[in-house]
Amino acid sequence: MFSLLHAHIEKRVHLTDEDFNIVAKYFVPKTIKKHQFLLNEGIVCKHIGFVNSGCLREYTIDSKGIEHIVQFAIEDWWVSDLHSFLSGLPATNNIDALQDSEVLLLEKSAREELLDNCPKMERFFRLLIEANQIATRERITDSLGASAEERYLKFIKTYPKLFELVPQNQIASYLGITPQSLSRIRKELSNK
Amino acid sequence: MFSLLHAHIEKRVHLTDEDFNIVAKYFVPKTIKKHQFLLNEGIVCKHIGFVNSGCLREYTIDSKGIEHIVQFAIEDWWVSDLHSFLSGLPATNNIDALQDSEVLLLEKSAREELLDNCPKMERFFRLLIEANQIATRERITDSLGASAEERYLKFIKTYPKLFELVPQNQIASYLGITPQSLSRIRKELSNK
DNA sequence: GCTATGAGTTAACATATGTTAACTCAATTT
DNA sequence: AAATTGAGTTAACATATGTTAACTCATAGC
Repeated sequence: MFSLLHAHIEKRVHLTDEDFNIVAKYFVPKTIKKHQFLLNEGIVCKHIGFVNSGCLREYTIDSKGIEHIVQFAIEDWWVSDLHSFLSGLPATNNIDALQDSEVLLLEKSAREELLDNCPKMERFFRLLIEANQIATRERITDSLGASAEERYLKFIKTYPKLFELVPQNQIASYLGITPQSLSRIRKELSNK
Repeated sequence: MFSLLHAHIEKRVHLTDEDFNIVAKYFVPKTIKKHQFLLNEGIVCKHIGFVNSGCLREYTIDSKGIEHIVQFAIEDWWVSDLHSFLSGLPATNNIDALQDSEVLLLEKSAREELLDNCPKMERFFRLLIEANQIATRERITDSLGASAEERYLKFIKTYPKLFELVPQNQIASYLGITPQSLSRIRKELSNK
């Protein structure tokens, strides 16, 4: 149940088994069936979730009613509406499961206690979010300078597992294009 | 020289004057004249810089040779190629000054020492990058769901000071459009 | 004082992506 | 088995933004 999380944390900071037993107590397992929601916009996001298995997506709905996927999350990733979680404001994003999933939830005050009592976890979260920030920045760079076709090819290369797992219309949404455009791009690529 | 930095850190964690005197020793002031570079792509980014005054920009050059501004930095902001700084790989971004600027540089090993010796600074940097991550995420959301016009209006509202300070062609680059397109958008807005 | 340079504007035309709608196909439901 | 649903494709047409090029204007250098 917690072995993936242990290994995940261990990649960044070393915890003794004893340390980790304390850490693990702060997490609450939850299963989410396909199409079920972990978060709805308008609700304050009270947890961050470590994904043990399955696949979830975080998405917004824009002024025209169109969904845009901000982030996928498969095993070994975290999921939440970070803005809502940190600010305590209502979420603007939704999170639901694309597959039956299992997550380990860390509640806000539990995390704060953990951060106060365990400097290694303070460091862990700093390192985690630094890595996240780098990935997010790179996505900005791509959205500024790369065509939809380039972004699609990069997605396949960067996230081969998601490419296998996730329907194309969801990938299109993540890339910021319509499913029809992605279909056209795939056709053009197959003609090359 | 260090009063802005002190106030900046104090917004997130409390440091005694004694604490801060130690912290301040790790920073090295540097002035950068307009058009001078703080970082060139291909070079490993060895510092992060806290901006005391002036204005800098971090930008990439894409495969067509077009510049894209990843980030502006005015006083009270930080500037670096975070990916290069954290990974030790050559920078893919450039940083130069749009105005005569003064920055306080924190070298990588100096930061590590600071993080090891001062848990408050570990926390400070976690909080800083969390706030950064939220802003970066919001920019992704906008690039997925908002038109160039909407992004421009939001830029003005979010960064009124940058809007005053920075030439329009630079704002266009930040928004991911050409200066001509921004000029057209401004004309359409003035006709409304 | 003249010239060169850079920022900004405008307009004609080009292109990538969006929109609408029709269709196929496989999977699920009845 | 028939009907329904959702993912994916295709095509005609629409639109936002890019491209090229010419022009104005203010500023900085010579």
